[in-house]
Amino acid sequence: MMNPDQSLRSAIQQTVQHLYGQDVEQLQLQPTNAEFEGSHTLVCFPLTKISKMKPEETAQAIGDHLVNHSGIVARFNVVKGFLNLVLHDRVWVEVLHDIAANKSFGQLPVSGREIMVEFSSPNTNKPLHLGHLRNIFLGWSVSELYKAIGYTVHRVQIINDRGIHICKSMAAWKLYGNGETPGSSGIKGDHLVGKYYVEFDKNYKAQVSELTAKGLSQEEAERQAPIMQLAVDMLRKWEAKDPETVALWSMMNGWVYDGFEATYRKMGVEFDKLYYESDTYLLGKEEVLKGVEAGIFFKKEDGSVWVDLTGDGLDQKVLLRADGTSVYMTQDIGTAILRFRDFPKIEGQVYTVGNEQEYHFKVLFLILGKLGYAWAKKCYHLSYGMVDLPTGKMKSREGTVVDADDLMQEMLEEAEKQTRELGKIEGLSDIEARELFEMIGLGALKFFLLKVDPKKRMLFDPNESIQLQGFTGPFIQYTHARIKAIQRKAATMNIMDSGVDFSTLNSLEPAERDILAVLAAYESKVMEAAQHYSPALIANYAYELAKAYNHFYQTVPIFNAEDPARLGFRIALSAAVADTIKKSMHILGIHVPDRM
RNA sequence: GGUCCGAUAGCUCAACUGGAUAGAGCAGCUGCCUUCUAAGCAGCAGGUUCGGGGUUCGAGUCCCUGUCGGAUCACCA
Repeated sequence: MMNPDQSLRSAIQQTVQHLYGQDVEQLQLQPTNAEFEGSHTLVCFPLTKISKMKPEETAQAIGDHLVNHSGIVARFNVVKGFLNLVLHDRVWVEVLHDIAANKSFGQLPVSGREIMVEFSSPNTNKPLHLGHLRNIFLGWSVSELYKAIGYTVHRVQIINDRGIHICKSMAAWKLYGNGETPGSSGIKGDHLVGKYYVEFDKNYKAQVSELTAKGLSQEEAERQAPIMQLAVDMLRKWEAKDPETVALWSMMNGWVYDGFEATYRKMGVEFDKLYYESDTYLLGKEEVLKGVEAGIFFKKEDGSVWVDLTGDGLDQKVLLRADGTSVYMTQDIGTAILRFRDFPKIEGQVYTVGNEQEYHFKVLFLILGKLGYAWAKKCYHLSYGMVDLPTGKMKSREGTVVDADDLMQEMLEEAEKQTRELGKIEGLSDIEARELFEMIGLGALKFFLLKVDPKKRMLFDPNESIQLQGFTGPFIQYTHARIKAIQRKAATMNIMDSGVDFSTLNSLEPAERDILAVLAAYESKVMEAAQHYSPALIANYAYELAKAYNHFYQTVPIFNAEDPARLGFRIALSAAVADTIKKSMHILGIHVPDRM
């Protein structure tokens, strides 16, 4: 009975079969609008074809039969073709009973299926920013969703540690760094390397304009700028495994990794395995060459290798340059194949990457399919929209990039400020207080970024993100903390000690029914969210649940319940809400406090 | 130019994949702390769902068309 929808569905199917002699697969059952009485509404228009009656008459007939024979429908009302059904209160009591008895409510049984989720995957030349935050929270949450529906999940990222971008930072550091290190400067490693990336850009620009002033063309000047030549030279040396260059590269990459690691720790995010492009691009190259032999790809006169996708409505795409070096696509081919070798049991991969790369992934999956990998069909590009600022797009050149570390710090400080103002840290130790600020600040940030449909471009307004009231993470955390207070009080009164039996209860408050209807929908919501790769559905669900509970909290004084069964029911109901809030927030990667 | 995505209240977002009078939060205005936490609750106000056609019992949702915004179509990653 955990899910009254199911029971109702089959009751309606039996009814339709009995009345009209036909089986109906697709029933349109939806939540009843708040203005009418009932919890479930059957849309009867589609049934008129087999009932051969008007919608109202069909609804009336089905309603009558359900009341007399289903055992779960108490009464009904008909509005136009809509049949609004009211379930017996004992049905709802049973629903709570089942949820309370089921420790793993919301967690589907382990299926033995495995999947890999890639997210974050930053370049190693600058620190993480707001865009990465959406990516990371999304990827994390989607992997939690997969876990919730019974998958074993492998979280990975690809580190873009190879290429000209890192060489730029290296060149600038070599020229202007004076041996500066994270240790000597006190600057976090990723930020330090980012500083030299900016330094590169500054000097590069200066040199280019100096050269164009001397009469060189823009293109020529860009090529001849000494600092660029140094960077290009370093890339060449790196590929030739020049020891000095490789040493500098590992040192600076190491700084960045340490910096990222600190940021991930603060976020509560970790990975099962990291892949490095410097390790996978050679495999990609091999695979491409095999593809040439097999006649899947072709070589042009200059020696470059191409794939022809005109048959798929796309263009020709280069896979290896004339000099034999690999491109972005080549690396991704290698990485994908390597991953399926490392984890033979995974059935597919989810790539959490911005929607500007939709074309790239379309091509990648096509190529993998052409190479004969059946799993190519199970690769999915979890594409998400850009995060805009009120001033428009983030641009590093204009210094409008919102740094991830800074932002998290600000959220934390705001959480602290507001918590102190509300006088909510009484009785907390310093450590507890700090944990609370982190939970709230980070919770607000994660929730803010996850509540929007991933596919959509979204606006990040700093003033709004910092809000802790309304449709926010802290609102939901607060609801959880409230219930915990109720439970503490109940514990001191020994209410639940003997395991109260509330099954005899046969009348409920409307607010209690409303909560149960939301609770009962949790598992199907999780499945839906997983299917759509959309944590936003869970965020909306958690909000709805918290709202339903707060309404109850404010209209029904829990401890005023006259008889023990009713009191026990309300405590159990509260506990089930707290538990479900905790679980859904866990899917979003958000912790909930016991007091705030 | 081709392809793809988007446009819903002043602002930020929902709307169970075609269902009822399109819902929330923020901002604005009214009330409610002597009962379990007011980071809350109740209420008011706010809409030509970008425009125009079509499909049907029924369209924010599907089709056609136009307008506006964005992404992409690199031997960059």
